[in-house]
Amino acid sequence: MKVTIKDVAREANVATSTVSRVLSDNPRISDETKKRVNEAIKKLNYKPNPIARSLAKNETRILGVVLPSDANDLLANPFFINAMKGMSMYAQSKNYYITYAFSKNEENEVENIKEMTSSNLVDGVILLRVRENDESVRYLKDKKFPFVVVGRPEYPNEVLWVDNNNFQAMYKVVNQLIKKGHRKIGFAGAMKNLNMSRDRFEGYKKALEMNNIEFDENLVVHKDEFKEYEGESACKDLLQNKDITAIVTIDDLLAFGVLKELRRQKIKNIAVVGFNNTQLAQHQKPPLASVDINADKLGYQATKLLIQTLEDNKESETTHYIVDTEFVERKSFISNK
Amino acid sequence: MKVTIKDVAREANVATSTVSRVLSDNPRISDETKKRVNEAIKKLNYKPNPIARSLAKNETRILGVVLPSDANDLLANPFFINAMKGMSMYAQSKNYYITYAFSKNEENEVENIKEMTSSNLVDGVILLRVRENDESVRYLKDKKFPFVVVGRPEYPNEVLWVDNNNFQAMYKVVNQLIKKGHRKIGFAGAMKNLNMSRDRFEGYKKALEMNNIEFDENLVVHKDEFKEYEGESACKDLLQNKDITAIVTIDDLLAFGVLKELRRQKIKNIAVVGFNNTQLAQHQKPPLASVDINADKLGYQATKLLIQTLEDNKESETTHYIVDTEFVERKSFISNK
DNA sequence: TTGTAGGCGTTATCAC
DNA sequence: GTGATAACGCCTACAA
Repeated sequence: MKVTIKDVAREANVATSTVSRVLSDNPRISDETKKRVNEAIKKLNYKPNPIARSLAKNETRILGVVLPSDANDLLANPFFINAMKGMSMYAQSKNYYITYAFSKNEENEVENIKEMTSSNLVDGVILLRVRENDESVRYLKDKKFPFVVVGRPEYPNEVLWVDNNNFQAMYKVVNQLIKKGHRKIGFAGAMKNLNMSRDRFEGYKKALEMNNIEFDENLVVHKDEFKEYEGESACKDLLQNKDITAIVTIDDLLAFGVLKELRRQKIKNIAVVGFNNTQLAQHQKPPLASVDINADKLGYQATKLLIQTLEDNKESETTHYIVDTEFVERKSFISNK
Repeated sequence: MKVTIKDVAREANVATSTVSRVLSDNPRISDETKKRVNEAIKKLNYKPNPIARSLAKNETRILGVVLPSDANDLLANPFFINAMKGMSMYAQSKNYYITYAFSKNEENEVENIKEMTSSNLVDGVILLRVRENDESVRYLKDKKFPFVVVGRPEYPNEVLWVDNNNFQAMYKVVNQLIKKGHRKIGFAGAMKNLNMSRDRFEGYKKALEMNNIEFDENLVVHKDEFKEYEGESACKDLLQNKDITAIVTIDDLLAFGVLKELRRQKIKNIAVVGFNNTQLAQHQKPPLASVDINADKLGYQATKLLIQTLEDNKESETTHYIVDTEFVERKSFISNK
């Protein structure tokens, strides 16, 4: 009942190898038989069995995605779901499948990766987050298993990765604030040890420098976590500077906290900017301007990079890809006139 | 380099078939050799190749999930991501993999399903939504391909499905409102043709009936879509009833609209209840009480049902499973004293 | 250009 | 109990 390559061969009066060659577009095959085979394929509605093919070719065209243990955070913002969509889109266009594994905790995460890489089921792995000194990355690198990460890893030249230009994104935001007349711009960060955090901070500093505004340490606060209460606290700290007119943050949650504190103090003339353009941003009072990191593109490009290296036997030249950010201007982005 | 069953056989001085038997816990095998084989497995760190196994057994242990074309809606509420988590959890516990396909539009959705079911790559399919007269369901049913749907389908006895008890959920909500002193309770629905909508409406009516409150058509509004503006409009309609003290809706978006309209009219003494407990519910003014449908459990149980029927050759008795809802009480759930 | 035959790593069906 | 051996469906030398 299941139609196999043999059935096609019989129907077209050729050998199975010939059918196989037609399937793989082998050049040395006569148009005549090619046509006959294709007709037989159509007539029998034959579809090659990917499992058998995988076994013979030792490749599955399946990609594995391991969701970090702290995926709960991801549930709150659209990053994950958008990245997933992007990944699926590219994978589908190239006839790849994607399988996901949710990890319960950090330990379990590495376990999942070990399982995936040693299972012979996936050709490559996509990681949606990098930690510093990331055990998953180290493991995959050591094992020389094909993988790509979203976010800049520690050895950017030895690992495939895709990321935003966080430096530039923040640079632009601050630059625009300055153009709008702001001079005293506060910075609220957290998780200082993440590359991402550092880059955004550097972008902030550079923008000031390029506009001949002196960097002022009092206008900078680094908190521990991306939480709303940290934002509130940061806001209080920054308000010590009486003449402050804007606060940039490196995460929407921090920005939410800032807005909350400003509301409580009934301060309305300070501009606030967030990062990640989470769903709640537009529902803040006032609606929060935020930098969209284009998660779908991150997922798309990550998958593209991985599949390309999987298919080119030669080591591809490009080891990374930068995805544009997009500044979403909303009410909180007021000017200082 | 890759260690196969042959290596293990050689190491343990047995035939490959013996190793295979140990692997599958075949009873007629001596403890002695079983031990020897297991040692060899451990020593060589052997893992069976799932692809080869799939080919031989004609089953892949991979489940396919097709995301409906209107998945954009899903991005807004946590349903999809939670369901996905639930699916993964159960699948992983049973050593199954899950692969996802995003559909661009409705047509593409059926295409994806055809592709999946004819590809020999997945053993079963999970659908996260049912339409009325659902083409995907019909196709799968006709083809006798194993599948499960989240939501009650048209032929509940011929299809595996998992759903909430929408009738009961709404019944309870209305019952509680009545206990809180409400008598004039408005109903704001939409998408009347969905089973889900009808069930919730029936629950509403039943609760009134059981409490000897006469059903009043003027207190009922059915709109077309689950949109905020529909909620606003419904609210205006319902406010024609001057003595109304509560409004139940069958979706958070409708409820958001109701709250918006109430705010505009500065009405504060009307209770409002939503459905789905979306992320924005808690951020409404006032925070919206809502019924949580436990999407993760829906996903978990759907997967469980599917895998169980996949493994029991006998047709399993149970064709469906009901997942509890959970009423999340918030400020909008005021009493009428 | 096409066919033959062996192999991919398992499982299943026979024998013994 | 255990061991050969033939599938599973496809690909790929090697021949012809």
